[in-house]
Amino acid sequence: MFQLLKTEHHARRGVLTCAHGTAQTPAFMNVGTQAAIKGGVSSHDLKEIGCQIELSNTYHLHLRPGDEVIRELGGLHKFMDWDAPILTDSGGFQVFSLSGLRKIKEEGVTFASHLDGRRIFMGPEESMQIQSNLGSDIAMAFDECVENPSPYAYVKDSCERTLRWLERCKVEHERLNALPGVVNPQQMLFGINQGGVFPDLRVWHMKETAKIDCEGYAIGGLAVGEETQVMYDIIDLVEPNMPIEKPRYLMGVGTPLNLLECVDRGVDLFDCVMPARNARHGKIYTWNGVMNLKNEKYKTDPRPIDANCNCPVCRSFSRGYLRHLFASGEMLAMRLAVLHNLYFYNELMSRIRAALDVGEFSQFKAEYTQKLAIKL
RNA sequence: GUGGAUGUAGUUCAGUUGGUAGAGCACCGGAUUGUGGUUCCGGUUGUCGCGGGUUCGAGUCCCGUCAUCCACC
Repeated sequence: MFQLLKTEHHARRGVLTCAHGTAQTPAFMNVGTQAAIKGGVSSHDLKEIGCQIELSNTYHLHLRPGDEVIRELGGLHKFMDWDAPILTDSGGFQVFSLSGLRKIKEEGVTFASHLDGRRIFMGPEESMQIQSNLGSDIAMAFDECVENPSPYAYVKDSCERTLRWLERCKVEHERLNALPGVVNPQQMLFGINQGGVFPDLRVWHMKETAKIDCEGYAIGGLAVGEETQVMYDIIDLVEPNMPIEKPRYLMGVGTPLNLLECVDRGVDLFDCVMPARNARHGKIYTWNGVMNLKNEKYKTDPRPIDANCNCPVCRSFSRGYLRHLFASGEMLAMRLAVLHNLYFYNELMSRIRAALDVGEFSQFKAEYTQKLAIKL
């Protein structure tokens, strides 16, 4: 269930209520693809760094350890000891991004596992079954994510098929939720908008997708090769066609600046690997700009990453120490950097919500659009 | 003391019949958008042990010398 509390232009302040609690929106979902945040961060750490909702992946968990295994162990929440909301991605994106060999048909996709190359078939019903076994709070529809740019004719066929897949997801999802002994009978389903970079396809597809009753809607297939401005333009076109009373999720986005711009365009939920991946490589976000912690200039720097940050890392460790950990290849380097960057993203969203609460989002956006772009 | 081997980038080493030096790693910088943590891109680095000689030209040939290592006395 989603409650819209307040709006400022297109920007929205809301509350998303799931079987495992609520998330204040706009929110950034912290990505734990394989039921773990990469870099040695646990679900307990997520609590400490302000994460409200976690994201895991259907495709990865299906391959290993297997969704049946997780069901047997009581579902994903129990499996990773996380009692707050979880969203599971459907596997559609991984079919597109991870497997070289894939064959797309009306029934679904046959592709080679990235682990051992064995052939796997996944369609709408399989994805729904896996996500049901995982017991996530929000299941994503099984879609096809097309890279940008792709030919118009292909994108048209693809998003028509994604629409038919959504109808099948909806039917299967309702059937599974009603079965006795299902892990999470209150699991929600979000539909996904596609259409590449073609305005008419995007708008048509969104209108058709909205006709299928889902508990939320996502915009997918962006930040996959197109210019950032093209992404913004497409969101501007699609957003007016999204149901006002349902949460909107922009999949796989983005940088702190992207978040500000897209909140301003009416998006409620985000997820992105960027803060964690960048952290692992030493690229760190601060309230004064972005820094590369591996740079030599931090070798003898006694200051914390960000004096204005209250994360567990900034409260205790110096830049010089963290740089040393990176230079030495210590696991702790990644862990601490990931904790900081995710805390930063969660805190950024928290401040965005606070600004929305008092009707000052546009000022907030203007101020931080400048600050966050600085390279330290 | 005698015989032999080796001295080239921070490091391990290449360097073809002599044409004023290269590679891996390291180091420095950049990239990364519904995550294959080991990826990709770019950059810096040298009195070629030292001193002479031959040559238009020497890391490469000759002489001397120093250092290190090995074997033998």
